[in-house]
Amino acid sequence: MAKNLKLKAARAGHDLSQQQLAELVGVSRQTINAIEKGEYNPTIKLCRAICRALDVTLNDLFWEENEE
Amino acid sequence: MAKNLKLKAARAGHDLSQQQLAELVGVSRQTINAIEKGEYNPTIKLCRAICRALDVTLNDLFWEENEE
DNA sequence: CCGAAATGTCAAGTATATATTACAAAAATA
DNA sequence: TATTTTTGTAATATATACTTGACATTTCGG
Repeated sequence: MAKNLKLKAARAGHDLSQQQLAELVGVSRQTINAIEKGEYNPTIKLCRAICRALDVTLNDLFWEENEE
Repeated sequence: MAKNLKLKAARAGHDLSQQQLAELVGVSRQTINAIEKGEYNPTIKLCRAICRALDVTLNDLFWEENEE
């Protein structure tokens, strides 16, 4: 999987550390880290929680127009 | 989790059975069934594959503007 | 009505998302 | 520079997404 730089950027835009975002959405810091690094494949529920915390939608952070 | 009626509708709109959609996205029929029934929480990767197969985006099928 | 296709559902197994603990390295800040 | 905060990463453990196989029920075309 590819790095999620959009997530990283949106988080930075809200001035949140991985730790703080993790607390907001109720997962561990390592989980946020792994998602940003593209090391895994979160569930839709977690994606939604992240998007709500950052005031964006799924398409903003998790959709690529052209991907295989 | 709530039933995913938008998915059911989009699938119907493409005249695909659960089985056919499952084959298109590479999962079992039971998995598609469970997602439509709201019995679990698919991964973002599977959500993307489903959206591509049905020519819609994540927001179309997996985003709710106002949710808990 | 009859048969086939589609859907719902259950049980047992496998793969993987996520947690926890811990430590090192990098980046920010005093 | 010294100190703190943030990030990267690894190992072990647990919860759950997903599979396979099987059967019952519903839906739909002949």
